[in-house]
Amino acid sequence: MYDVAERSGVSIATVSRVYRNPDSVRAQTRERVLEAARELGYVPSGNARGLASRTTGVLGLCFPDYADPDAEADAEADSDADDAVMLYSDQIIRGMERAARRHGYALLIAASLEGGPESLVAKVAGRVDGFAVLAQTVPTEDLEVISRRLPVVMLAGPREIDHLDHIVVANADGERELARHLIEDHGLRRLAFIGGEVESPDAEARFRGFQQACRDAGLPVPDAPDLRAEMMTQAEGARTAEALLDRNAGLSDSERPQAMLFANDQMAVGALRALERRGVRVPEDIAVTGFDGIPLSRIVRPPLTTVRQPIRQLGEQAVELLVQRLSDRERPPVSLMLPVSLARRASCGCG
Amino acid sequence: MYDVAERSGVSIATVSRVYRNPDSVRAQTRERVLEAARELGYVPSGNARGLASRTTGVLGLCFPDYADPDAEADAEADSDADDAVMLYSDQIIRGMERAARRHGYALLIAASLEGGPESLVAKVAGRVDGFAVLAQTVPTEDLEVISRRLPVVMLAGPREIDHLDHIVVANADGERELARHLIEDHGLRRLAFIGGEVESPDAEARFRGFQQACRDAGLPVPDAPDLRAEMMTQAEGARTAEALLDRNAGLSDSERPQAMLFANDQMAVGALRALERRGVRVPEDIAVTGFDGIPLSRIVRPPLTTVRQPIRQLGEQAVELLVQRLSDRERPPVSLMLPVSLARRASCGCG
DNA sequence: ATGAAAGCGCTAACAC
DNA sequence: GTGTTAGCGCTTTCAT
Repeated sequence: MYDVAERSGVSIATVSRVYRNPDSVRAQTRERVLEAARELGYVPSGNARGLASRTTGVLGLCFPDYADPDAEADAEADSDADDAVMLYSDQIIRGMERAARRHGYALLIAASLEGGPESLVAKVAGRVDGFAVLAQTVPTEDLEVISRRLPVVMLAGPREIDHLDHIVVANADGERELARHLIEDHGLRRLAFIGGEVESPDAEARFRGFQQACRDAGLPVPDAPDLRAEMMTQAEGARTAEALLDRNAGLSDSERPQAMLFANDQMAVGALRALERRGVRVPEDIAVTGFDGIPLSRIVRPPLTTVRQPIRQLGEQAVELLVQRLSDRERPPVSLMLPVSLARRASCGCG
Repeated sequence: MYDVAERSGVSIATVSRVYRNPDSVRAQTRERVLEAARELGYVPSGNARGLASRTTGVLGLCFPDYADPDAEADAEADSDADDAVMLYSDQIIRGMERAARRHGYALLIAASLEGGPESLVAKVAGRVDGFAVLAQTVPTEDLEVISRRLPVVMLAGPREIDHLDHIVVANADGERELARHLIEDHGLRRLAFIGGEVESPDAEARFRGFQQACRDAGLPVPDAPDLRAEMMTQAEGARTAEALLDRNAGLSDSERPQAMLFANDQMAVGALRALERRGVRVPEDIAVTGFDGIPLSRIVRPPLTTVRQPIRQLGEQAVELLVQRLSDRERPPVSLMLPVSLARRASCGCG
């Protein structure tokens, strides 16, 4: 910048103005500066600018490194599938990027990776004006500290820190509607719910929706999932499906569960495969459902009945909240709940 | 940082060390500093750090804002499709993010947006250690200037600036293989190629591959596409398909083209729809092929025979090149060509 | 309309 | 092991 100033015979202040506020500089002077900049290959330092102006024009996103090994394997085996499998995080990124662009921000993304005091978040946090965090990505204590300095919005998780904005999807409502569909529309009465990790607030909320549906229908209300998976992966889905089958081996047809409701799609997909191996037909012998609406859910046979999450919107709303808060730090924290929708497909007997 | 230093009774240099090189500080001192930092809600400024150390730990990606309006419409009409439609850019982002993470970098992404002297690239360029640009996203002159200061890799385009690293996919090879397949395996001899914009190097390279296949097979070699679309969108694909139909209306069956090869999938998909409306059966009456291997190509009926691009790898390789160049500015510019693969599906008569 | 000068928060030599 | 001290390249009053 000093070089540009010297070369064009002005002060660095003027060079600065040319970029920040072009109209405040005489056209002729401006041209001279721009010309010099071009000749010198001048690229303004975002760092210096950020340091001096205390803003970056960048919003951030931290998401977990989580990748289902089975999904990866699918992609390996069928290169065709690779293209189609859009991850949760991909969609959030897309949503955030679009919204950020509308507001003139760029997006900095980083998946969690362990580290010392110099963790992932710290890195991101130091380079953005505000950021979104996917639940279970960042230690709460880190967030606690960081959120004192800049806006943070929590995505798809419980509000771990009460002064943060956060956005969740209607997990309970979705599962309730799903179960209602099975009960009322398909006349099923014996439903098995396969939950996830106890610490997964999403999975727990879905179970509560399931309970609610049972209650609404006058069916017995379980006080815990029939089974819990450790990881919510395809492998665990397959394992739990088989466990359930084994457990019910001795029962008569009129006692056996008529449906397995999994806490997410990954598990349901794994279950579908396990059931096929065991020769159990879906949906004739038993209905299977998931939750999330991942692309894979449409591709498997039979296509999986599930609850679709508005993931793109999650990203878009995150940006809106960040932008709002950036302009008004005092606004009380908000908590958005995004609606979900039922995707009725063949695995429950529809279509 | 000064506050942290004061509160923990050390100098700012020590605070800095705690974060940058923890082992160079006595454990006890370190704890004291960390404690103070926690209490004060200290978040190191990436800007200041970047300014002082002259590196950011961030790599960038600039991609075009391009979104096929028809694809958007699809997503609107069938919310189910939305999830599945993964964009070119999404996959590159994914590839780059993964690779960047492996090397300890975060990723800054931004889609092109018009602006004054303060353009998109400038913003990104000033905040990263190096970045990748998708072809046709950034004015060549801007790149020219910026690439003098930091590593830039050009993606999927011609090497507009000869000292830049760049990566392309094997467009010509792919189209040649595709045409060879139609000619040899399906015995077709009258092929029509529908090209794209003249300025699209990809489309042109594909046409050259087509020519080569004709030459190889001893068929007449056209010196220009049978038709050119302006935009390479679904709408244009539909329009050109109908134009071709009309043009050939007077021909006998033995003169009419037996296949339409489109320069990309979007157009081919649009064509599929137009042909269906006209009552022309695919592949019975005519074969149709695309190029790219977008997810939609699998979903349409009949599934589209196409050439799959290794888009994720494009992103991964981009990061590798950037990292390499960051460690050796003198390395001569490299030019990678990534191999493509044929996806034989129903629209050409396979499967 | 333009210039001068004071930081912005940190890193990296170099002393101690 | 820890402190001192220069900047890093810009923005931003305040003058002129």
